[in-house]
Amino acid sequence: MAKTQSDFSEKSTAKSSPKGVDPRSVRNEILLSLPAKECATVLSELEFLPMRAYDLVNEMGEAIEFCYFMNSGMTSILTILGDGKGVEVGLTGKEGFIGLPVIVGLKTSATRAMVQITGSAFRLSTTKLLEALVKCPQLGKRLNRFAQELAMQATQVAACNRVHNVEERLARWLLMSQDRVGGDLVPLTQEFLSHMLGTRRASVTVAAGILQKAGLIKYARGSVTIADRSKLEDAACECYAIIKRQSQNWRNEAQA
Amino acid sequence: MAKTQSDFSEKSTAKSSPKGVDPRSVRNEILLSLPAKECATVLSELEFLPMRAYDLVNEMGEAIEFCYFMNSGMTSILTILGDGKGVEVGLTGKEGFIGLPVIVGLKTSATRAMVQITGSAFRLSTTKLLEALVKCPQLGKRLNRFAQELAMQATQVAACNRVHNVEERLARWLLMSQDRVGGDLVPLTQEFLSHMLGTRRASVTVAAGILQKAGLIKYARGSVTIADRSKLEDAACECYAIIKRQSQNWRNEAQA
DNA sequence: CGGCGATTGTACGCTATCGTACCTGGTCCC
DNA sequence: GGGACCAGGTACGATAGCGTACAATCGCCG
Repeated sequence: MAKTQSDFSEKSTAKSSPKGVDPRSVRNEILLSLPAKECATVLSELEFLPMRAYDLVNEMGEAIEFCYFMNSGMTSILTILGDGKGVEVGLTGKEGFIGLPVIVGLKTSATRAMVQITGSAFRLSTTKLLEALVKCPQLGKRLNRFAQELAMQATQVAACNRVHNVEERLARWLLMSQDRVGGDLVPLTQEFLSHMLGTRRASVTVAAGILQKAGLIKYARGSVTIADRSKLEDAACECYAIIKRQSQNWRNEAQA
Repeated sequence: MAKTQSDFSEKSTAKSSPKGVDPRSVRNEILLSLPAKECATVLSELEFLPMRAYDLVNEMGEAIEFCYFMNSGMTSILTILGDGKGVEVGLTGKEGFIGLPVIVGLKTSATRAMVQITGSAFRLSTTKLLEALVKCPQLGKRLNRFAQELAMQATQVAACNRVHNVEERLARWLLMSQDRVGGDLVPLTQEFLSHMLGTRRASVTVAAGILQKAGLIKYARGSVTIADRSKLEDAACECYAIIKRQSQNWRNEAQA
């Protein structure tokens, strides 16, 4: 039973260093993949920022002021419907970036982005990002590539939401979270999970109960522990494997 | 009751002109939005191609050989699940492009693209497109922007699939189709519609029956006629309006 | 004109999920 | 130690959609 946010050595850098970032504290995979020169350019503009669970990063339909390179923790991408209900359509950890529309010259976010699991990010203003993009062609490419990866996730989730039941979707969600959190403990209440899955809290309770009885997970007030990962993969719908495989394929195919 | 594919003057150009395209036949909005010089570069490599309903353009997980600028008609983007069932996650007409992953250096398609309504497109090989992108920065920007628009559609559909009923989704789908087809007649069987909505054919029949009794549409073997568009908008879920509004906003925001 | 395939209409029992409500058992704080 | 509160468990009737099957209708082709 590992700790949740296992690695917080980054905290040593600063609480919220004003500008410029120690390269050693960077875990974000987009930043890490950049050529040294571009990376340096971007890092000099970044600002370290803790991200606490339930923080609202972007709101659907509103202007994007800051862009975030996730460094740890996890953020959900949600669509909000008229009655205020949100449905999760994607989620991202340190492989990701929040604020995609701005990289193609758009100003408003089409989704809500909300921190699910406490962690941290590096952020910069939209203006600064646009300036940096002029100087950093590779950064543009990586960001657009990530946009496609997130879109792929959303398309798979769209189908999944249509045809798979709560239990399968819950299992998928837990696996995707674990991949991003890096421990075997996911600190979320069932109430919150129900919003992610777009279902009732009671349905989550039942589904979680089944998974728990089968020994795949353990539920304790406000957190799930994954007890048997491989069986959980069997219990999840195919969507988990499809998303993971396509991500992997794309990572191999990616050229320059 | 207008004809379906109302405008086929493009057919006059050629059946499948070998290379190079008469600018007057271009209806694709991405091509039309390009600066004259870039546009000329791209046009010289394009090949006109009729797109017949049920043509498979890309297959999920397979390599993308050709990229398509849609010129008329309509193409669906689908995710295919293990049992072979497809669920539509987006659709595009002359505003769109098929083959997005290649523009960021990826080779395989994460979705199936299938022609829904007969029309035409301009295509070029992946290699040629990548060459053109080097010379045409604006083209890259427009394509990435379209990628975000399609992703936005998919995220909204993901939520919609989770919470809205067949009748609402059917109405939404018909409206989105009409926007792209440009007549008031959508030539599709209920069987096919059921695949788009990820539901049973029988459910479509019932939902269509309700809409028909209310005078919003008329169903005849293999085609729907939209009889009362504004009432149909009331019958559709909010997702139609949300997608349309966000598209519109982004179109206004788009800078250079 | 008659038959046949394709398309649409309808029915039946079944299941997952819904909305809602109420109860139990931790945990925290005074 | 005793509320207050929050997270989780459970229950109940209602309902939308499922899988399946079969009947009705249309259009086309021989």
